Formats: sequence, C-alpha cells, structure tokens
Amino acid sequence: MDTPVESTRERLLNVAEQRFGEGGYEGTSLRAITVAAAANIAAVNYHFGSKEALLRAAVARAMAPVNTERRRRLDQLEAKGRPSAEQLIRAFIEPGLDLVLRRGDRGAIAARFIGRVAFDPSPRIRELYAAESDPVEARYLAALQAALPEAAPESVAFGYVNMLGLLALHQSQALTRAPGTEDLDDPGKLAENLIAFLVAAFDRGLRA
Amino acid sequence: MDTPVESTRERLLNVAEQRFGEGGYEGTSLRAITVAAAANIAAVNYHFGSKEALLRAAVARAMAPVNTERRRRLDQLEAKGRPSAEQLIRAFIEPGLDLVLRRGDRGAIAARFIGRVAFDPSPRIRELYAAESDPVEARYLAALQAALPEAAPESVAFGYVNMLGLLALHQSQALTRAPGTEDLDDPGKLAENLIAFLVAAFDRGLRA
DNA sequence: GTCTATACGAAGATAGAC
DNA sequence: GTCTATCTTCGTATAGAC
Repeated sequence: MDTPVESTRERLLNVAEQRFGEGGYEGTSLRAITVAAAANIAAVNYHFGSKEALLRAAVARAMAPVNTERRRRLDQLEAKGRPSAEQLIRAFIEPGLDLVLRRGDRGAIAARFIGRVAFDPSPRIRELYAAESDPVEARYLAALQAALPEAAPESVAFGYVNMLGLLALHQSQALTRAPGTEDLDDPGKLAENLIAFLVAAFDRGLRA
Repeated sequence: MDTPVESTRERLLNVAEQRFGEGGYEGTSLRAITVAAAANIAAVNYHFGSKEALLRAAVARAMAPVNTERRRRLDQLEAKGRPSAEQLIRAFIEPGLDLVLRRGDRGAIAARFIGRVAFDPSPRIRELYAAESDPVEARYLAALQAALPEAAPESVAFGYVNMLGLLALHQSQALTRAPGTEDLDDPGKLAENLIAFLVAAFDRGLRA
C-alpha cells in the first residue's frame, strides 16, 4: 500500500477544520494554521486566495458528504410514498451526526467545525453555511409540510430552524460536552435522544 | 427634568453590547468600540482593564434583569406548590424574550448580544455566560425533574441544554430573522411558538 | 479620578522576487 | 509553489494633562 503524503492543500484544510472548530474563524490566525500544517504563511493565499476562501473550501468539503447522504435518504423515502415527520427528521439529523458515528475523532472534528460555522456571529460566515445547506433545505421544508398538513407554513419553517439549530448545537459540542450530559458522548444515544425530542416537538408543538 | 449625559463607562457598555452582538467578540475591535462611543482608545483599559473585562461587564449588565425576573417567577411558582413543566419553561423563556418585548430596539440589541455570547466559539467566553446564568440553573433543573418524574436525569439535563440553545438561537436572531419566519419578529408570537415547541418536546420527547 | 496622546509587539493580508 | 518584505490593524501599556 502507498502512504501518500497529504498535499499542502489537504493539510491546510485539515488543520483549518480543526482550528476553526476550536477557536472560531476570527479567533484563529492564519499563522497558527500554517505553522500547524507545516506550510508557509503565504500558502493559504496561494492555494485559496484568502482566509475566508479557505473557510469556504473547508465548509464545502465538510458538508459535501452530509448533503449527499441527505439527498440519498430523501430520494429513498419519497420513492416509497409520503414520508412521516419522524422519517424526515431522522433523515436530516442522522447524516449530521454520522460524521461522528462513522468517522471517529476525525468526524467529530468536522462536526464541531460545521456546528460552529452554523452559529458564527458574522452574517457573512453563516451565509457560507446556509449556501452549502440550501440545496436540500427546500426539499425538506416541502416534505415536512406534506407530513404535517395541519401546521401553518410559518410553523413548519420555525420547526426547521429549530431542528437546524439544535443539530448545530450538538455538533459544535461534539468534543466539549456540558456537565450532566456526558453520556451523550455516545453519538448513537445522542441521535436517538435528539430525534425523539424533535419528533415530539414537530408532532405536537407546532401551531396551526 | 435632567437629561443626564451618559458616562463614558455607560457609553462603552452600550456600544460594546451592540457591536459584540453584531460581529462577535473576536470580530469587533476596541478601536471600533471606542470611536463609536466617542471615547479614547485607552478608555476601555482604564474603566474595565481589558477587552475581556469589558465583555464580562456587558454580560453581567445584560443578564442581571433576566436572572432577577427568573428568580422572581420561580419563587412565585414554588410558593404555590409543584410547578408544571409548562410553567417552568414559560418562566425561563419569557424573561429572555421580554428583553425584546419590553425594551424595544434597545432590548433586542441586548438579546442578540446575550445569544451570541452563549454560542461564542471560545470556551472562555461561553464560560462567562454560563457563570452568569448558573445561579438559577440548578433550581430549574431540580424543578423540571420534579415536574417530569418519569424522565431520566440525563434526559432532563438534555432538555434543559436544548431549551437554553433554542432561546439563545432566537435571541441572537432578534434583529436578523431567517426567510420564512419573518412573522416571528413579533416577540409575543415567538415566545408562544417557542414555548409550545418546548413543552411538547419536554412532555413527550424525553426518554426514561 | 478621568481622560488623552502615543508607542510597542503581534497578527492579517498581499505583492513580488525567486 | 515558496519565501521575504511590507503595510495595516489589532490589543495593551504607559506617561502625563486636566
């Protein structure tokens, strides 16, 4: 087997994912990233163009498998008829947490990174995340509305925002859990707890 | 009537609340704050000691009325017997959103600020927020557990984290709402929708 | 006690030589 | 692709005016 050395570009993306997830975008210097990636200060500018473009590339790379899996599950569910709210919530949450389930620490780092980006204080940065998750968002909203015909469209949108927010919250805490919730470090348990919480809220907590 | 001019210290706190809420802690420079507050660059260091100490003072000032009101409501509820989950959730959420309800734009700025601090990428900063909300947290957890005797303690803690997260999410969006949820700009409607969402999730979405 | 002017070292970003 | 030089802006510290 080969042991292909990671390219400078890949090392920069890996380190950026880790450091941006730890300290946020503004709180992480390019110098810290390039030192940890054993690259020159100017390498970021060469490979990506700017600090923000590096972030954009890292978000796109981290979100790609999540979006692919969500699309796949939606296709599969819709091929069988009208999906239930629970099926849709599961199809949304599990790909987000599978990052942690299936890829170990590497995936947990990616999850934390994604969660942090989704909650970043800067609108510019949240828009990056929104742009990456937009493609499937409209499909989820339409399917959720069909599954919950009695709920007002604004209520369904409200529930979707909450689902996105709670997923990002737990993703961003993937490596730093709050006291009293340590047993949620098991990503499978966390997924089931979160899905149960959201299903109850969608089924009975949305207004007409 | 007097029209007492705000002190430099007050102007710095007001501007910090606004700018930190807009751009985050790392994304906001002391220079931007001092210029907007018509103060000298060294004023922050003189009045507060450091940028972080300014943040700490702003958090304490913004959280004080929220904590006072939460304590008052808890006292009142517990004087009447064992409060329900819905009563407890309401007593937690409403003071957080009343910032917006009762104090107009000034309150919305404070709410956004608090929401952003609660989700800051830096653990140091989140701890500032946690330290300010800690005093009432233990009382809420105990009361929620009593209201939901069949739920496991970890599940109650999980629900509490979610409640805190969703409140912070909607607080931080106080001035920048997502498409499709504009009508939640009415803080009263937002509060009722959020409470209904959480009550359903607590009552039927927590595991034993 | 308050506030101002000024300076320092670290960091972000980029242009151009190699 | 890499490295160096350079410009700007950052948080902080200090000396001294009012």
